[in-house]
Amino acid sequence: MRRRSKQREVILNLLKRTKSHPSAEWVYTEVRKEIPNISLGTVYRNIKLLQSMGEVSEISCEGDECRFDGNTILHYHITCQRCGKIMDLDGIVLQSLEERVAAATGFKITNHCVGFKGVCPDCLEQSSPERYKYKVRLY
Amino acid sequence: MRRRSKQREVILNLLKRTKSHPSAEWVYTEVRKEIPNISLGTVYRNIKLLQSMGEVSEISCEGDECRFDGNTILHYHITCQRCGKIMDLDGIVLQSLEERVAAATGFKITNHCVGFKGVCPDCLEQSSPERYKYKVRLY
DNA sequence: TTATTTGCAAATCATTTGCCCGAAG
DNA sequence: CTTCGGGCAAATGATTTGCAAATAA
Repeated sequence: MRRRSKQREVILNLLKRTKSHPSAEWVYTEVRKEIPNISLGTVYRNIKLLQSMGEVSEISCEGDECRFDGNTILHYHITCQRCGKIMDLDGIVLQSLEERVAAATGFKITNHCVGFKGVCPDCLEQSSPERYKYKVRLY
Repeated sequence: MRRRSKQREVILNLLKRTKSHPSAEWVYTEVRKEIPNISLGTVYRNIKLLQSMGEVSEISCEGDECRFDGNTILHYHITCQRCGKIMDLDGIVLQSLEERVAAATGFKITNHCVGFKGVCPDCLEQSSPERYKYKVRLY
C-alpha cells in the first residue's frame, strides 16, 4: 500500500499550480526551496508515480503517436498515462483545420495531431503499486 | 550549399514509407540493410536535418506545449520544425471533445491537445544551412 | 516492527560533438 | 581542388537504479 510522504506532497502541489511545462530540473530547483536536501532521484521517482496515478495533468501530450500522411487514414489517440495503453479514436477528424491554420499563419503544414491523456478504466480500478514503467516526460 | 548524399536519401525514403513512429535506433537498423557501415551519428544528423527542411512529416507532434487545467485558457499551438518558433492559435477550442471521449472510452481524462507542425514563412524563405539546433525527436 | 520511501552515487541510455578522412561538385 | 558529409569514438545530458539509512503506518 502507498504511504504518503512530504516530498511527494510538495511535488504534487507544485505541479498542480504550475502553468507552464516544467522540466524535472526546474521542479527540483523549486522543491528545494521547501525541502532543501531533496534529491533529484526522488523528484523523478515521484513525478513518474504521480503520472501513473493520474494525479498530474500538467504533463504534455507528448508521445501521442500521431501521424499523418497521404496514405494513412488520419485518426487520433487516447493514452493511458499509467499502463501506456493506446486506443484509437475513430469517427473524429479535423482535417479541415489544417487548411484554415495554413491560411491564417502562412506555415507549410506537415501534420497535426489531437491526443487525449488520462487513466484507463482498468487502471482506475486496481490501485496496485509500482507498475509505472514509463519514462518521465514533462516537456 | 547542400550536397546530396546516399545516406540522407536512403533515410528520407525510409521515413517516407514508414507508417509507425520509428526510433532512431530502428531507423539505424533498417538503413544498415542498405548501407551496412552507416554510423548512428549519421542517422541522427540526417533526421535532424530533414526535420529542419520540412521533409519529414512522420515525426510526432511531441513538444506541443499543450496543457489544460481549470485555471488556464485552453489554446493550441503551431510549431516550426526548423527554428522551433511556437505560435498560439486562438479562436479554436475543442473542449467539448473531452466529455465525448470520456463517455465513449471510460477514461478519466486529464487533458488533451491539438498541435500543428510545419515550417514557418521565415524559414521557408531562407535556405540557409545548419541552423537546426533542436533535438532529434521521433517517438 | 516492517515495508516503503529517501538520499546519494554509480550506472545506463539516448543524443551530440570533435576530428580526420573520403567524396561530391 | 575545396568543402561538405560521414565514420568513429569520446563527451554530454537526462533519467534510472542499487543500496543502506530514515520514516510512515
